[in-house]
Amino acid sequence: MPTISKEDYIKTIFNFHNEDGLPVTTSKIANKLEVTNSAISEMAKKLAMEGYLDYSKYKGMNLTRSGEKVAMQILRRHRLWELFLIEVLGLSWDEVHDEAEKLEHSTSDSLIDKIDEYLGFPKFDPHGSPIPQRNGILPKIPKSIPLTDCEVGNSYSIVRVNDSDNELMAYLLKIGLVLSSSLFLSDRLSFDNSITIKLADATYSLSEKVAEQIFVAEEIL
Amino acid sequence: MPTISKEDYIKTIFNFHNEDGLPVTTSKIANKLEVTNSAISEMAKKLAMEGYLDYSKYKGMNLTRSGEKVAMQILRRHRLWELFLIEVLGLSWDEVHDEAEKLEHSTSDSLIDKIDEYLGFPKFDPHGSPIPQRNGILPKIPKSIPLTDCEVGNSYSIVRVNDSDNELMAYLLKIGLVLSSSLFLSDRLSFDNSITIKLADATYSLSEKVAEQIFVAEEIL
DNA sequence: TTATGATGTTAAGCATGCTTAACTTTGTCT
DNA sequence: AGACAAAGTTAAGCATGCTTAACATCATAA
Repeated sequence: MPTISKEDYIKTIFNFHNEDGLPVTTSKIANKLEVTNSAISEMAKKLAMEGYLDYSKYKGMNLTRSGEKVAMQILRRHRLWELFLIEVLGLSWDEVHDEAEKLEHSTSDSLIDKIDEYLGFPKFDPHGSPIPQRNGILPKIPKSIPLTDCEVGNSYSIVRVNDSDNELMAYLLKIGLVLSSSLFLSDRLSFDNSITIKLADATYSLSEKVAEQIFVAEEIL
Repeated sequence: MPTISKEDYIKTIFNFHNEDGLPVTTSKIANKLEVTNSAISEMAKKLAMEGYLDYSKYKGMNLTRSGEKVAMQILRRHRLWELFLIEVLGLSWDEVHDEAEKLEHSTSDSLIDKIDEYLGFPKFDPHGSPIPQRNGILPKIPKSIPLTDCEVGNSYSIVRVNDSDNELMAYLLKIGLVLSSSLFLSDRLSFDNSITIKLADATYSLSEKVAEQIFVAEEIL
């Protein structure tokens, strides 16, 4: 059993790898976990020794099969807890991430299976991310593209939002940018790649950084 | 905020003090937490410095007001989780203790308040122990006596069971010794203070150690 | 192609929370 | 009282996971 720290490293590596398929760099993880690069280098060696990582100096990290298995367990716990907290206990979109972040390290397999059953074996969490099943398999996700890659002048519906930051979630919730809502992409500034969207008759400007977190599908008219 | 370790120390000290009102000894805690006496001595110094304990060498420990406040928080989290796991997720009497033991260290005040509300602000947990309220006040418990102090020839109803050991809980559940069931105390061996009880037409012998964990009220006939 | 800044790694050191081993205090039995 | 065992404490050392500071490698622009 990995420690809480190691679980966090493995989860973070999985998430980054999942974004672009590239080996994950030291700085990315350090930045995310709010520790120094040197902590990452050290831990990378340990995780590699324990068989969770393929790692060669200066070349970044990739999870092994064994590491991926652990990642699936953690994502399963995290995402089921998020859904449970919203559906059953009435927490809001922006509250659940931090709570799940803690609970995911304190939940036995048998408890998480009970929660899964209680929720009716859901396939997606409240942010549209797929929930790994008991067997470790990740449900197929609907085709989606980041808002940064969309064409000005088209309408899209929200399929998934990265739940990395709770302030962002609170903002998106406030303006009504939630799962399955529709938006119209009205403009993009090439200066900073910020975009302008129309959402329920209001207009908002979103930075590139924000737009990157939002995944949409083309609206079927 | 105390660490997980410190929370465990504070909780354990509270529980022992609650049993007999005496200053809690090093060995008792060491035995319960499965660490050596020296670990307890060290931690006692730290907790005293941080204001959670009154402690003078060789004399045992008592919680301060501040320590008691922390103890109430932890007990609240533990007992609400136990009830929630049984009532909502269908875990059994013997499974909940270990799960709650982990969850109690990973639950924010706001989440535990939501759980409290969901359960309708219950006063007692599944083992009959009082659940500290949001303001830190412990509900009054019904008058009860340990089975070790009962008179042979009388009938009693189960009011509370110490949930310290899950094997014990599984056994008690198996023989039907659960909250509010009735038993008849038919014998006590002065040799080892073991007792014989009648429960739903079956007869069982319980060691003194087991009897100490069971609290009853005289049956009103 | 080489200098330079960014990125990554190593080394030394620290806090936490544990261990074992040596030592101290306490309480009890005679 | 005083000796002896049980209980408690201290000291030294270890693993984990972090830090800062020094050093190594990489990537790219002149």
